[in-house]
Amino acid sequence: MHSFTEENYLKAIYKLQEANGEMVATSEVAKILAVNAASVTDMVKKMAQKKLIIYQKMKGVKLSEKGKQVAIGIIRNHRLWEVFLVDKLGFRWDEVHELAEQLEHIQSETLISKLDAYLGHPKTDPHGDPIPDANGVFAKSKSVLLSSMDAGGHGKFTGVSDHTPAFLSYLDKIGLSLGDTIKVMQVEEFDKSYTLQLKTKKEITVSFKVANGLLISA
Amino acid sequence: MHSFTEENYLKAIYKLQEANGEMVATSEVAKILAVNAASVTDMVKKMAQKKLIIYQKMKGVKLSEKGKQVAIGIIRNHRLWEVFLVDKLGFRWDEVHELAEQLEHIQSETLISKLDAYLGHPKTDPHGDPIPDANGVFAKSKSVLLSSMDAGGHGKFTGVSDHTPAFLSYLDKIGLSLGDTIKVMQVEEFDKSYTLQLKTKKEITVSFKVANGLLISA
DNA sequence: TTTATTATTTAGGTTAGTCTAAATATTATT
DNA sequence: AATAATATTTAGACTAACCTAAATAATAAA
Ligand SMILES: [Mn+2]
Ligand SMILES: [Mn+2]
Ligand SMILES: [Mn+2]
Ligand SMILES: [Mn+2]
Repeated sequence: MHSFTEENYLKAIYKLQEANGEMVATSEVAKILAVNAASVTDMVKKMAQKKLIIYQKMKGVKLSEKGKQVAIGIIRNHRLWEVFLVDKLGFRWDEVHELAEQLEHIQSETLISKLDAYLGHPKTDPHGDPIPDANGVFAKSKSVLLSSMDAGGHGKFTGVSDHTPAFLSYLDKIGLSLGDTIKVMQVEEFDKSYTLQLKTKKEITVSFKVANGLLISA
Repeated sequence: MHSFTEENYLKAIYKLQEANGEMVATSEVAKILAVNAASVTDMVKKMAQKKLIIYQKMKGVKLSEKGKQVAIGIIRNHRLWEVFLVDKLGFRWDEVHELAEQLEHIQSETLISKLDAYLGHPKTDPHGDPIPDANGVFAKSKSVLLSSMDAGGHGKFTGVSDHTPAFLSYLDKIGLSLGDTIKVMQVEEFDKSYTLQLKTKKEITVSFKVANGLLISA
């Protein structure tokens, strides 16, 4: 149907427009896909002709409704495969992203629907990111960055805003896992480091950089 | 590492040279891959430069040792994914080939090794075809076509030589499954049809065309 | 052994996706 | 408002993988 390249453009534009609003600059897309800005201009013109995106010269691009649905489909594939890799094959959460980048492009409605059922219709992937349903609908979740919380606040660690393997394996190392209940004991004035109490009563202190990568839900 | 296209060329050449011996004609490759013979000549020249195959103008091609290992690797991937699709996701054996054609190109040693372990290190795929081990070694099996057997012969149905969905689903329809024990009761002189007795004592008659698609082991 | 048929290669061309360098437009600075 | 800096697009080229048509080689038939 669509080439891997087209799908990757759609995904990149989707992520940018979710994060930074409406129109996305071609240079932003270029940065994500690690290609030259001139290549993006070229490519988006072709994709605009296919009605996958709307392109306005010198203003940027945004997804058409069709393009958006395709993008969400790829994200659904990606996250379901990540669940498979972690839950069934025993990969760690910091190892699965690159593999899912390949698997997300496998074309088959029935495969994805059977995989979804096999995994027990998971609502989130191994990083806490929501998995859209077959109709492209996300279950909205309202979480906040730990770095925005004050002493006394509490909640459950349900996602990360930093998806780098380095960050994820660091969380493993300090024994912080998705689903853990945490309470903010202290926010250090000096360096904005956070001291947390886990359900096990154990206390850990994390830097601001870490606090800024953790998503907490009520 | 190698493009999907290169991998498909290697697989096609591998299969042809297994079936028809040493040198493979470019036109044979063209037929399998559904491309023009001129395109094959073009492509094999490039692949010869990469030392994946040996090409002799006007004589044909054969795989280099390196090319052979790559080809066997793809076949291993293909068959393991087929097992996954049937055993874990519940696909029928006549539905999985095209999907495996996509999945076989996913690049990751660890993925395949984990998948292999997850599936219990299967020795054969859903069609009875042997799965090479991680070193590219096939477990040799010596089976014969039912169509070469005489009345009184017996054995176990362990594979198919015809992999078409039409044939496979026909076998489902007449209730013949991989692993079934069969005994040749009669070979009809007139049309070479075979009457078989199954372990359940039930007798079925199959045409020569069907007998020619079934592999029987002692 | 010529001649016809068939297989294979060469030549020239196309499309997708990329690049670099140059041109143009936008935004920021003086 | 003029100039400098930055972003974006255009122009021209490249590679991978394909195609068609023409040329050549191998094989089969007369
Ligand atoms: Mn991911
Ligand atoms: Mn994820
Ligand atoms: Mn197959
Ligand atoms: Mn098979």
